[in-house]
Amino acid sequence: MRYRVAVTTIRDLARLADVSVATVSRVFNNPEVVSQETREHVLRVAARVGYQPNESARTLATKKSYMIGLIWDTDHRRPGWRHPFLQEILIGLKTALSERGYHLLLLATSEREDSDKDVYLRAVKRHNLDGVVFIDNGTRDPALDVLAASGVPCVSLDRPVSGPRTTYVTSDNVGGARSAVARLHARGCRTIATITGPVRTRPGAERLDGYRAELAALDLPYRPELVVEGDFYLAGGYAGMRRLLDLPHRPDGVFVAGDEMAVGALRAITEAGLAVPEDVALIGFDDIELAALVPPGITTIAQDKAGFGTAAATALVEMIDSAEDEAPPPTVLPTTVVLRGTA
Amino acid sequence: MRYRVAVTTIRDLARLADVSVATVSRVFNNPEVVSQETREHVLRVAARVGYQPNESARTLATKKSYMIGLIWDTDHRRPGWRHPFLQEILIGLKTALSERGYHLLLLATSEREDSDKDVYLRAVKRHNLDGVVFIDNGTRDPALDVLAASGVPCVSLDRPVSGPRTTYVTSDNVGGARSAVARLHARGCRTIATITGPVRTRPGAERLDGYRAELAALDLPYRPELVVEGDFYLAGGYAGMRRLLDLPHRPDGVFVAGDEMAVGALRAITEAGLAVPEDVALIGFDDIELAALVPPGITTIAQDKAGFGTAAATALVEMIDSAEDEAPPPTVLPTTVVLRGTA
DNA sequence: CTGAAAGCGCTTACAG
DNA sequence: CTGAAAGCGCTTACAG
Repeated sequence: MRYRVAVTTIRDLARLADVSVATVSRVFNNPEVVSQETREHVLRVAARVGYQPNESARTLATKKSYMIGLIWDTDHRRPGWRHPFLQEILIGLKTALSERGYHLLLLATSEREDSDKDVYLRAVKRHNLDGVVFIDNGTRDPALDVLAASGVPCVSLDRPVSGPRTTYVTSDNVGGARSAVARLHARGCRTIATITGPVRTRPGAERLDGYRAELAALDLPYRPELVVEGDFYLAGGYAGMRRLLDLPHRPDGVFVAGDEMAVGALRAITEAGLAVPEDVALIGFDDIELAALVPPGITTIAQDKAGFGTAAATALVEMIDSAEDEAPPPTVLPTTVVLRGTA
Repeated sequence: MRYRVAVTTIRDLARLADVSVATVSRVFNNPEVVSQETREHVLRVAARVGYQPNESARTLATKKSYMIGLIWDTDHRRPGWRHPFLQEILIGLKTALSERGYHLLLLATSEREDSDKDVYLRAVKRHNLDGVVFIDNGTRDPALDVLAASGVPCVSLDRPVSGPRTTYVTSDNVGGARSAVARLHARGCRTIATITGPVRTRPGAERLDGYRAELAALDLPYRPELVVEGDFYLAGGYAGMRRLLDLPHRPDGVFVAGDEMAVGALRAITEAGLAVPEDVALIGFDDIELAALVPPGITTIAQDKAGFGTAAATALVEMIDSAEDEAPPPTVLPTTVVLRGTA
């Protein structure tokens, strides 16, 4: 006993209610199978003594823990990595999962070696996790593929993975990027540049695709010098914008593939003595809190942040509850354009 | 069997290694008690078959789960509540806890009723949690007091709680506020105002205390009209600053008790056509990411964000490992002043 | 509708 | 140093 709280076991409760432990168990797991009278009686006694089934014992017996592992690699290979809206995702996940009776276990896997191909799978087995959600950190992690291949229900955020019971949720990056370019064009921009995310990341690559697609749709030429690769951070946006401003024929509109980079880009423009949006219009991506706070407000493509959590929870529970080895199709969340001061 | 992964039990391993299950168990929990030869042999076989002890069974047998509950009430009574640096705290906690062998379980307690005085305690019992960390959300939650009183090891962030095995970690809010006022004074400000946090919150009240203390130390009069209460959000900072600017004798320096409010205050000053820091100097609190990003950069009192996680983990594990009913003293993290453009 | 019993995968006195 | 056995708190066929 580690704390002073009296802990009532199913055996205690059975004795107090004068029934067998099997009956008590049924009252909680299969209520329809026990007579109304005994059921109510047991429930009453249970409430009086504050009975709580021990989840470890339950998990041991059923192989189901009602716990979902959250893989969110905070310091492996990329110490400074920050998710643009982790808090929103966590809230969405936690809420949606708890409505379905699941808890979230933050898997601490920081001190592992690179060669360790099944850290995650091991953790899943050890803790009898029912499923896993994986938050992409932009690095290729072989341990994730091992997990996905294992048949453990698994949903990934912003990073396609394949496996018998694996799916992912992502924003409509292509569509979002297209509407950004379209908006820039509609307000008169004719030389539209982009500062991309790292193109090895999925969102980075897709937003660039969208940029090109919309250019084509608008009959605007694609000019490689108008495309500079950023890093999703402020510094990359700043540096990227500097390069664009140095061009002999500078752009009058820029689609910046992330809001934090957009803040950097904005700063570069201002420092160059140019006006936003008059000289250069700017549209970001994400709609992080910061976007609304930086004057004059960054026009941006908003992602459905809470939607990530809800969609992930739904897909996960669907796979967990299904006997089949089949995964729901990827969820693609729509984006919306939020007009503010920069475009 | 919920997934296709072969799961080796201690029994399987014992058979394969040709020893008893007791010996296998000892190899993992009490290695020094088994002969080197058998130990190495068992370890070798274990590695070959990828043996993983089942944590649920282990918890059932030992009453120790190596899981810490995280109480972070996201939507109870205050839907829009956001922590200024939750992500940093989570990273710090997760890292420090994992070094000590613990995992973090996000307790989902959203759909409870107000009258439910022991949601947390129940969750702790159900899941055999070894301890709990509680992130303050500014509301008084009776369920927390019940938990603290129960004897479950418990550390609270930024909110004093008392109980046999309870402590808390907080920043030196008084000291931080004092150094802010001192800095303002040092750069020449003589009419120093403050925009406080909600004074019913601990950090709000303490930072106001610090403001008053430093005023007194500097022999500056305390003038109630120079104190306006904010809400820790941008809007409160903006509104508070508007009121201060309307004063017949407006302040030349303002200590704003949170960075997000400081951004709002900065905006109000700019809109009024005044210059920062020339007309009004500004110092915030927290050092959130935003503070560095908003031109000209907000001078602020930085909190040791990672320190919260580390200190909480240390205190928690200390209480868990101790047989006594005694809690380590509260941790008060030092603050540092970060000079940027506003003061 | 209900109970007795086996089993989930571990740990830990108790003997030897 | 090692093994046989009881026990942790549940669930779930199997009988009745």
